[in-house]
Amino acid sequence: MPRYNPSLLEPKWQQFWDEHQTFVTPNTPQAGAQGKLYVLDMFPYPSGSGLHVGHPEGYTATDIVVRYNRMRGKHVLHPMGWDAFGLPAEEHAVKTGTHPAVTTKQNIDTFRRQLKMLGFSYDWSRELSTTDPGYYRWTQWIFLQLYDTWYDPDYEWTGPDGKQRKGKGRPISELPIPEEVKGQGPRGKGQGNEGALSPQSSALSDAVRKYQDQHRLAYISEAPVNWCPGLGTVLANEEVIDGKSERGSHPVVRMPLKQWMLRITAYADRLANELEDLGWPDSIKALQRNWIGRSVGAEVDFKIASVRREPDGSPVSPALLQQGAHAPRSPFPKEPAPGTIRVYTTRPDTLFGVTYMVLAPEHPLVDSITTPEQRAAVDEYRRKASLKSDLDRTDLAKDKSGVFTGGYAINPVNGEQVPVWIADYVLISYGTGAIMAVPAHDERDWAFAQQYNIPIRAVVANPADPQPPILNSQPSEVFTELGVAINSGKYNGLPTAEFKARITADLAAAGLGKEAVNYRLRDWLFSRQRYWGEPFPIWHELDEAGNPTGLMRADTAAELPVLHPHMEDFKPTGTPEPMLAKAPDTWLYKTAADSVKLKRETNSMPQWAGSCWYYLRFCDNQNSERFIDPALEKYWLPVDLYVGGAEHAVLHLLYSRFWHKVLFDRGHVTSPEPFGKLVNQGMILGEAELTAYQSAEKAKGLHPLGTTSGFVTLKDTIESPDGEGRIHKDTKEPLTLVKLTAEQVEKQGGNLVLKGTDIVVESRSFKMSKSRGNVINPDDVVKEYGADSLRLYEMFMGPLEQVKPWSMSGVEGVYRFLARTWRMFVDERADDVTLHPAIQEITPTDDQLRVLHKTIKAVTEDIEKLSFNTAISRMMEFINEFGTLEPRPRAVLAPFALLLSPFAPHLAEELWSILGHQESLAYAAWPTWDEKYLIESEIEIPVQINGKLRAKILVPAGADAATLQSLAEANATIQPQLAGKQIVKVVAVPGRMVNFVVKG
RNA sequence: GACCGAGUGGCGAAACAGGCAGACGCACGGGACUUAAAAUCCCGAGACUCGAAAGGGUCGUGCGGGUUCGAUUCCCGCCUCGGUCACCA
Repeated sequence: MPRYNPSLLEPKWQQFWDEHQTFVTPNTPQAGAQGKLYVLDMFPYPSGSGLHVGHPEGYTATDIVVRYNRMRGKHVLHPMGWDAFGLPAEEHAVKTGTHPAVTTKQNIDTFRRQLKMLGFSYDWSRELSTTDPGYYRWTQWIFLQLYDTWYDPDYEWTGPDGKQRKGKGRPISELPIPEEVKGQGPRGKGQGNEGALSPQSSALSDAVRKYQDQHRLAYISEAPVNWCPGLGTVLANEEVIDGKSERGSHPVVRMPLKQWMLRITAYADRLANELEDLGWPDSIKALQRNWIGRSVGAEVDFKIASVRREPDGSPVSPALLQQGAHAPRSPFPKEPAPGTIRVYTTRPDTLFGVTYMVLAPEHPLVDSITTPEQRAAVDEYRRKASLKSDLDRTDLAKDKSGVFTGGYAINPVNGEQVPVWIADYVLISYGTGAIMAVPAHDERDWAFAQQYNIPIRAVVANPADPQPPILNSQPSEVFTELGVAINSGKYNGLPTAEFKARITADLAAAGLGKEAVNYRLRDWLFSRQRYWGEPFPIWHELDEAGNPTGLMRADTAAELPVLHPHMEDFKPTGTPEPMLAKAPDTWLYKTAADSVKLKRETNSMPQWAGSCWYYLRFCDNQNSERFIDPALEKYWLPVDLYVGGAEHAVLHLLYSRFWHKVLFDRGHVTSPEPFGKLVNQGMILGEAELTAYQSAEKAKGLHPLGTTSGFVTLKDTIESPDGEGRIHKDTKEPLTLVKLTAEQVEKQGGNLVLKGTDIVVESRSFKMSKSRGNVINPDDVVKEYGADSLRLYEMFMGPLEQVKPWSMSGVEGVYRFLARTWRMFVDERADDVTLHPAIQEITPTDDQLRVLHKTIKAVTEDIEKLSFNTAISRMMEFINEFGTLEPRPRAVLAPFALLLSPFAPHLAEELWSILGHQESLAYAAWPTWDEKYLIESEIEIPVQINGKLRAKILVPAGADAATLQSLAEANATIQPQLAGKQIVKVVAVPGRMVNFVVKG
């Protein structure tokens, strides 16, 4: 009684593949290989809860692609590994004392078991985990590369890809040292900076070393950061969602702290521009470009007024710009002169409309500009602002706040004195931390000016406005579009774009401003205060008293990896002090050969670090000499197909590209980009839920089906104002949700209704979540239907990129298809697994060959397009054709087993062996189709009258337009309909259709 | 608010160099097999409507326009849902 039994079949083949090392890929291509193909899944974080059905979606897609390509002769690299550092294992350690490494190993074992259970054809010999010392040794090494690199924006060069570029990451030893720095101070006490990457720095003075430190791609800065007391660590901006931590939703506060930063902004332009040629979805490219947020504008200096003069309508100071036109002044200084507020604006054309200025509360000039009368108010505002988390700031968005400093600054274009305020709607971290406010042409400034009764002056006229603007009038609404200049002196009448260019040039000539570029992207906050991350390979020099001198030394490459210290207690310190500061002294301190005392860096790297370069290590995961053999990098990179969730659109994908470009600039990799083609799989939602809405009042004590009273049809409900649930359209009464089962509803007209009523109910799917209880566990699905069914269903649900709801009965459907396939090949009534007697060595008919070749063609082309759902449909059609046919030509069935194999590999292998093959089909030749079998002698085409379908006719496949027309005219249904009508036009497209355009 | 994506039967979807809307699957209905059920096999099916039936008709791809012999597909304007970013000067 050999029925289709995946629970016997699947483990058998998984074991076979393991034992025969079927998918182990040597780095040298097999004889006759058709080129390389590197297909990669975004590697998972091995969480304690195991695999989610979302994981196998992308993994099955890539597995199909690689199995198909192996059969086409490609040399395929398809590895899997673990992004295993991170907070959950450490949180668990805090609670239980279990070392994070132990938890991590258990979780990895679960994930590996689950992935093997699904029959993915990974080369497991290349498995790696970011937590392996043999791996993070090289993560630390790459960090040292970043530490040893400065970015030269003007350097022109041609990379190994043959492209010319401007801007390059160069060794810190090549950083030009300004004379004034060179001349500063004696040589430092530090003799030997052991950093092998820049050994020459040992002979450098402290001043030079500090200058270098300021220019490295990895640097320490003291800046306000997102401190999360709940997690005991700081978080990157990207890890903070609505003022709470992305993980765990703990509150986050801002405080200044010394932190490692990576200078990703230096690469902002290249990261944005080089997106161009990538085979990525446009939406992801757009997301990255938005994230980088490049803007071009101007920096302008406003001198702080030393004496306040009451405005009487005339300029109170000479307009500097006018002077400048006559006498060229010194060039725009690199740093603003003392007593000068430098602002960044993208609208220098609105300079004549400035009616106040705003400094960020943290701006260094606030202290000096604040007048004694305003001091108390300003200090209070700054204190409050410093305590505000981002959430509070966002809440304030509706209601702008700020305080007048009492100081004034002079507008360089017209000499006017304008009041200087502080307000937290201006961020210290963007531009110069100060703005010129033009309320007439900026939404935020408009709101602020309204709030504090600050004058508003229009300087841009809307060209679409039929009313000519009245000079100096208070505008009634904000106008932020481009237009034509008014109230702007000699610039009046200029269109915005032209004005911008002119005034930027004029300001530059006068030394008052210059063009400037800014990015929304900030430098990457790269340190965390936790245990379970890569330790930094950095030492801090200490003075005699044991205090840090501010100078650092790097470990040499030979000293890597820097291992974690042994610790018993994983509790965070509860303060911003990193928990590694509690490490034993033997780990924390050492004395250098030159007898300088050193203390180890106690921060650790963020989780993103390890995932930034794992795709490189897979090519050469055992190499103990280098992070990757250059020849292997050249051979395998870039990744040809990268599949993962869209949630990594900006973070992981931007960070990896950044690291890759640094490695590229430093000559360690030859490809400028890591990932060629990128595909994001869509989220899988929970099973659709049926909901009826019941009037809360009347609902009491009533069973959903016991009565219809109180139920409200869907059309009479609207979403409640708070977004939670629904209310009655008319009475506004809140309604109770009643969950229904499929048996309780029926279809009626175009709706689903409560059985026996006309009450329309709602059918919707929701994100899978523990709280909703709609999570599907792959283990359960495999137990019941087998891995092949799970794989097939995940692909059959719909297009890969699309969001789609889970449906257990859908799994049942593909299971039935696999069982029918089984019965097509196997005689279920025999005692043993034997080929079905209906399968015979007979010559297939032309029709049978056409079905086969059509199927081969469709499946092949659909796999190439990653259109797996339609490929499966075509195979189902094949089964519908041949499933119960007797006799069944073996020559038609055998290729079908191969077509099925990328999708349902276990079943296909079994069928292949039943067909008499001894070897795995993993490397069997993929079937090919022959166009000659596809030709049909007769085709059916539609006949339309005035574009409406009236009949279908059978015509010879090659019939020309005239033949089509006469055949159509002769048709029994068409003929009477054309009789007595005037035929205005006939459209006959050979092979497609005929359309008669008639009158009368 | 900005950007991106999507709206097609009861449900998941398919078809778009413009040419038979709804392939394939689920759920559903009918039949065969069976003592019975499950499994399996065969058949049916967008909605409305005319007809005893065979077979017709009308309407149908979120809504309103447009281009075209012909629009799910192209253009313009909206609506709804989902995702992402949200004071970036």
